[in-house]
Amino acid sequence: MGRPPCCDKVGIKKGPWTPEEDIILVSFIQEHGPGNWRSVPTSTGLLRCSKSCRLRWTNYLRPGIKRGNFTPHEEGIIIHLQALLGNKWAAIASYLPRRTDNDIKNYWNTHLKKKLKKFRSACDPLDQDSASSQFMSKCLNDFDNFTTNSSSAIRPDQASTYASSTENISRLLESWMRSSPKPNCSSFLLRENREQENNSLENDDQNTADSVASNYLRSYKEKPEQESGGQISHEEFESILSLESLHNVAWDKSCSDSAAVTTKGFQNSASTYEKANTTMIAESCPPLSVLEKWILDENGAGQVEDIVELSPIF
DNA sequence: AATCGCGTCAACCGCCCGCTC
DNA sequence: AGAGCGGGCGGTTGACGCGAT
Repeated sequence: MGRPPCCDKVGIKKGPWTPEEDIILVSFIQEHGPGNWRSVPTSTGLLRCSKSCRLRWTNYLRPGIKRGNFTPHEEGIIIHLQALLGNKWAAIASYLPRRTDNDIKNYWNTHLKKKLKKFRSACDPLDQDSASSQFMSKCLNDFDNFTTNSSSAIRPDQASTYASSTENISRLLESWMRSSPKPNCSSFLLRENREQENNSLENDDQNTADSVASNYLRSYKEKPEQESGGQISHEEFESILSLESLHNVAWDKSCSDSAAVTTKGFQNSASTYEKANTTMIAESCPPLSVLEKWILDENGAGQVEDIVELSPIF
């Protein structure tokens, strides 16, 4: 038996939110801050359940949210992480700070799943050289082009008139938050993180996908899981992501011994990664509240996408 | 012009987890 | 220790819009 509903359903309004309701909710959050959702309906008089209020805020009204028009860069990150983490949309969203888990989930279900399927079926399953890194690199290049050139991007005219009014509310909130005290150290911490990531990426950039894979496998063999205490470094994580991308595209096609080794290596790494998942996400992605503040930081504004650097394959 | 089919996405539902008492 | 509660998450639904017929 599941837990009872979060609220008495009698007299609770459902369905799309009106601009008036949004304004009430935003005004309340301006005054009290997000949280304590249980008290929101009673305090505001909104005929909505607390969950509905929280969802509306986190998915639509929260300042800094980017909607629609996923870039190939973002698509790459989503495909990358979905293959690695599965349908952990919240975890994936933590790598795309301006996107909500709901948005990513929807985009995956309506666009990327199909696109990936189409791409995979376009790969020749009879190619005997399919397990070679050359083939995998080709696949990745092809997919990159495929993604970039695909005509399935969201049409700008799909934005509803109400969406723009939501945007206006967000802008109002941004102004409000700009007048709030600036974070004292978040920008520094984030830039330090970025610098570390860039260093690791610069190294990887000098390698082909092939040597990244073989280097990782070598280091993986040299450092068994028990020695590392089940934890993996940031560099290893980057390598896993690289390997995983190779794996993701060519998984069904791997038939040689080398591919089997690569595959096994990845599976072991992925299971190690799974253990360290929470830590890694926490390390590379600061808490959302910090990100939000950083987004609204004058110096940080407009650089949000740079927070998450993509692995060299993308 | 009317109808149908499909794609999109906002919102809901039910379960889970962690915190508090 | 365990019950209750709030919040978070992933899966699903259904309204809506648009193009095809």
